[in-house]
Amino acid sequence: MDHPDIAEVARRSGVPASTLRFYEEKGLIASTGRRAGRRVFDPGVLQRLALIAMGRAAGFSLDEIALMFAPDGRPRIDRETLRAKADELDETIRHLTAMRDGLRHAADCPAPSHMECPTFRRLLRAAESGAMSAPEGGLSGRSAPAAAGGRRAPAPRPADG
Amino acid sequence: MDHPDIAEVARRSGVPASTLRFYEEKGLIASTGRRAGRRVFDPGVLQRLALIAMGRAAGFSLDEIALMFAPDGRPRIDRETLRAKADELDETIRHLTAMRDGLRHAADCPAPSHMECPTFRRLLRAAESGAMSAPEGGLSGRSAPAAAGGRRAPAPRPADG
DNA sequence: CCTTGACCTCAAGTCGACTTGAACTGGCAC
DNA sequence: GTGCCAGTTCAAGTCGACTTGAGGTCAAGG
Repeated sequence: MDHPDIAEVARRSGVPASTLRFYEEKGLIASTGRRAGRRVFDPGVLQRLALIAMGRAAGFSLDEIALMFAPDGRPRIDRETLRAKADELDETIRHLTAMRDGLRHAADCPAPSHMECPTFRRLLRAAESGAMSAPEGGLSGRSAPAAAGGRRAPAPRPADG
Repeated sequence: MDHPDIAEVARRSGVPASTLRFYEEKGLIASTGRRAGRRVFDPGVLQRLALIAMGRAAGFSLDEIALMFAPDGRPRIDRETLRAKADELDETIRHLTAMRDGLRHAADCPAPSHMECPTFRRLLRAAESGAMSAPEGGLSGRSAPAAAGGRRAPAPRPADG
């Protein structure tokens, strides 16, 4: 199969055919032509899909990923971009780690109510101050999209006052 | 101001008035009544909003958060739920950490093209195998919703073959 | 008295990444 | 030769968390 059809690509990559069509429409991948009206792909599309999957996993949007391919189709990934994304991930990891530790403590805390646990309250302040937003991506739970606007909250000392 | 109006709550909490109305409609918060047709809140709504912010930061959906309040309005958070979410965050953190390390290595890798860097290629395999999805929440970049379906990709050894 | 401005309601729009549905085509088996 | 299946196109729907817009109300101020 040196010229897989959409079903073959879907099978090998694990990416649904509908998504492959969508990606093609977006310019993220390309079919080499049609055979009896059906898309024919180059085997290289598999590597490209892997690259796209990696980009998504790293937190890049499809539009950002599209910019990482030269017009000729070869990946051309700016090292600075990678560093910047790594830094972003660092931030995210920091927040999530703090949140995880707080959750775990609260889960084991002997205080009768969470509101009486100092750690929980500290966590509460961190969250309300807008230092975080909403993590997740679909790794375990089914999701929780995100902030679309970029609000972030000024929060001049809400509760407890 | 022991009975703040919506503007006051918005100011103190950093949550836009539109969001407060939305949260009220969703049953996440409640106003104590109306004064000249306008919402009047109890000061306790601020703590409640903090709780909601924390829940969001921990990756809970608004619907999940809604379940964490007893009908009488008091928070009643199951410790098991917290533990489960902490475990989820652990997973997420693990993935993001691997991705971050890979990105950073790739950024500093002396290989002329990323495709020639073994670490980058390893990263690629990890991503394509569907071990990840799409992280982020709005912490630095402006977003990247997530996988809603729960696809995850079988991926029987895509590229490189 | 009339404007202003903050608030109200309700419906619809937004964002990103896809999925789904309807209507159609083309090749193969029977 | 016809029935099916797998593919095609294009438009529209989905999901979550909000935002935005239109049109209306109301108390205060000039």
